[in-house]
Amino acid sequence: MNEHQTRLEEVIAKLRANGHRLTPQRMAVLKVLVRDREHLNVEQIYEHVKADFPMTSLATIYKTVNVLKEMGEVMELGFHDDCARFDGNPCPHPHLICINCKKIMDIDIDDLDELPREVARRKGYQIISHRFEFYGICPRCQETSN
Amino acid sequence: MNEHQTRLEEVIAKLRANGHRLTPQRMAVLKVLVRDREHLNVEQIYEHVKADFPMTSLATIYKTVNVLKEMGEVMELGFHDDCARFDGNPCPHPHLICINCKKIMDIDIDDLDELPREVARRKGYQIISHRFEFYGICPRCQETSN
DNA sequence: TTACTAGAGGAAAATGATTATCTATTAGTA
DNA sequence: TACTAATAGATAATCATTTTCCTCTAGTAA
Ligand SMILES: [Mn+2]
Ligand SMILES: [Mn+2]
Ligand SMILES: [Zn+2]
Ligand SMILES: [Zn+2]
Repeated sequence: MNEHQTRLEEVIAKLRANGHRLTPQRMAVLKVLVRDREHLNVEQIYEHVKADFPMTSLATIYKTVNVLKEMGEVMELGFHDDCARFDGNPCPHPHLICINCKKIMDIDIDDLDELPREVARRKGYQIISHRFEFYGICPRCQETSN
Repeated sequence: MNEHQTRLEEVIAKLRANGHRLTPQRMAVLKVLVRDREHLNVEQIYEHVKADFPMTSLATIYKTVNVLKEMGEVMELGFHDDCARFDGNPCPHPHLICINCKKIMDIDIDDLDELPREVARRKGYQIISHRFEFYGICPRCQETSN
């Protein structure tokens, strides 16, 4: 469960190194995003943080998430038909998304790491990152629709 | 240049079959999206259409693009850090995106069609579609930044 | 411990892309 | 040619996100 405790501490250290502060609200955001590795939108993060700090403002979540994004410690996911989701793992990795319940999960797929290099070579682009996303209906939602 | 003329006519037929009308403004949108296969945002489509029909309203472009999207004849691209882009080819296919000039181009990559089936089998998901997108800096933008 | 100060929080207004509304117009059909 | 439902255009509304502005506090150093 505290599988990503180490990275949590790294991000905290980097925050301080960049002249930022570790407030209780920020700590709560970091816990849910970086340590627990959920793929949540701002509203959902807000609910988590409010459980501990009821006075929290939604703007604070937005500001915190943007600070983390600018530091490259969090990545933004999701498309235009839904609001933005955030991932505490900023390294590009494939996702599996249920279009019904909107759940986003990580998946492992071998042999994808070579693709960016291959594209860079063929097209002359300097590849910075990539996205591989699969959209479908999860097993639970398939049952429900019967 | 009129490589996709046939599909343009198919989309027109489908529009009519669904009880929609082919207006001059819609025809202009179809030409730039379906026939010319550009990856444009609403504002850019608007500029194209206004060249022929100066009184066109931006809302008309949004409505047309949404009709086409609901019919499954156009797909929406792009992420939260930019406004939506539209692709006249609704079949999932990989894209190469310059994060500097925002140009989006189609690329051919073999052996990607099996991936969705593989994921479906392993995870029990019913896969509907997918996205493969590579982000980088195009050759032209690499030169400019020297 | 205390004091200092730049960074952060909270509340609310502003923004910007997208959607909805409301008539007047018109494409498609008989 | 006439009819009618769909569409265009103009504009208001919506909604996620950003900005503003002022107060508060985390981190630091005396
Ligand atoms: Mn992830
Ligand atoms: Mn394309
Ligand atoms: Zn589901
Ligand atoms: Zn470029």
